[in-house]
Amino acid sequence: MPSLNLYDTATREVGVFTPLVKGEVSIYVCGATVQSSPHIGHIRSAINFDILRRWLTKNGYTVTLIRNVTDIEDKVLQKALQEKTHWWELAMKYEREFTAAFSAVNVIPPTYEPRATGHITQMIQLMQILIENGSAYAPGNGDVYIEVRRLKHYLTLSGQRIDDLQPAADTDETYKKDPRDFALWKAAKPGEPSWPTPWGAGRPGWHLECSAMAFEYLGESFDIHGGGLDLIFPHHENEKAQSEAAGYGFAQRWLHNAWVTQSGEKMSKSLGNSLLVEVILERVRGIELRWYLGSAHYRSMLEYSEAALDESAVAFRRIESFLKRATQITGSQIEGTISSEFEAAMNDDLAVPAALATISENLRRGNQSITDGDIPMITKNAGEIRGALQILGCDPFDSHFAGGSSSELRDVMDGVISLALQERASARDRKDFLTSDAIRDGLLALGITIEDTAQGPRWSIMEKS
RNA sequence: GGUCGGGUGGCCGAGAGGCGAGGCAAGGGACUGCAAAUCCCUCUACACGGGUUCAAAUCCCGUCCCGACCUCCA
Repeated sequence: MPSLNLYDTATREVGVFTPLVKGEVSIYVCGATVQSSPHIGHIRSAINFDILRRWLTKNGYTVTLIRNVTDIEDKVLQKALQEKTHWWELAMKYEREFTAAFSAVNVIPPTYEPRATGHITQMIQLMQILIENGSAYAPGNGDVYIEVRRLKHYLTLSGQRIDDLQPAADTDETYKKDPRDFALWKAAKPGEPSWPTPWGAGRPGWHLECSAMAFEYLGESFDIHGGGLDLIFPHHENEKAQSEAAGYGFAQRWLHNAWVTQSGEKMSKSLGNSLLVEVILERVRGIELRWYLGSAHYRSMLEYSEAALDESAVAFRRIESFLKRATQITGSQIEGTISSEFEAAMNDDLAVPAALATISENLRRGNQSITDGDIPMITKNAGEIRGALQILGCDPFDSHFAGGSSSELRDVMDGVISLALQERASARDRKDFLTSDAIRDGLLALGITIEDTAQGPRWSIMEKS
């Protein structure tokens, strides 16, 4: 097959992706800081990387995907104080919410999901290496810092120069050699959780965990490091600095997803314009939310609006409806296949918008084939659509989305509705349209849509909107 | 101040020197008792000013506007 091309934030170019180990791909994605409920931006990030993972898997790679949970961090402690709860209780609560949100949009769980607090030992080992080789220092107050001026390749991801950085306003220069030095480890303050280290009791700085956990599960070097655009600096820059200073090759390629915006502005916890997943899921189904969030290119901003979400959901239902009809007509389960157009689009830096154009084409041809009664063409187009939806994680036949009414209940409903449709048919035969329309309207009031197709009337339950 | 994105038709949204992505909406048509669904047709855009080129939405220079990051963030 033609090879997969991917963008790399470090070079800002799209290039051929070649994994370190043939047939295997190792990915580290920065997951959630579990300090508040997930919004659709978080979910978008997970969906983008899930699509990458599914595409790699489809192409025969064995994928190891590590997505961390940051369960100890300043904000977690702050929020716990506000909510008058234990920090670990708070972290667990939100971790569960994230897990539920990921599941609602059919994100395959990572191969492993390490928590920062479970990897203190690995962090201490990493600090040991960095202090021994002179990249880091412990000034004696319990903190441990990286000395950024001693790093050879600092800031190569974001393309900045140390001297151009605005030093943090709140930086404490009592112990730092340079205001831009960043903390690997933070000394314990009274009342805060802490773990013992050779340099004093404390807790991890934000960046150290990812370096330590990436090394633990993926080794010195791995293929892809992902996360949101806002993590490039400082988080990824600092992770890279630490790991490289320890002598590791670290990430070979960096992928960053863009945001979900509102009125052009990034959705974020601090701006208070977050759209919580649970709220959106009252408006559309999980599969529709996924379709919407996955439809933009991962490096493009996705400007949220209710109208766009609704439009997207309607478009998805059209596709879904075609697949269901195709299954009924062909009388067999549709097998997902990959068209060469879809493959080309996905191989071009996961060009989902171009891939969606191929689905539109399949849909148009498929519907035409239903009108023509051309079973082989129905099967071909439905197969290519289903194959594409499987990669996008939006396969309506995926058992993950099945839920709801049991097939037994559905059979009963089918029987009952068929009775009503028989009444309607005989009314229509008598040209008693008053009665036939009353039956259709009655069913509609119950949320059941009737469509008269060439193959006879067809009923479906209206999706919530 | 430094760094990085972006501005495309009524709307959304790709593309990145030539061969008009796609979707939605709108209008017209086919089908239909009506409706729904479906199909066909129509609508030709790249912030502004220069430049390079046989050819620019795409490359270069300048300007305007929007957003992001600069140690909390997906």
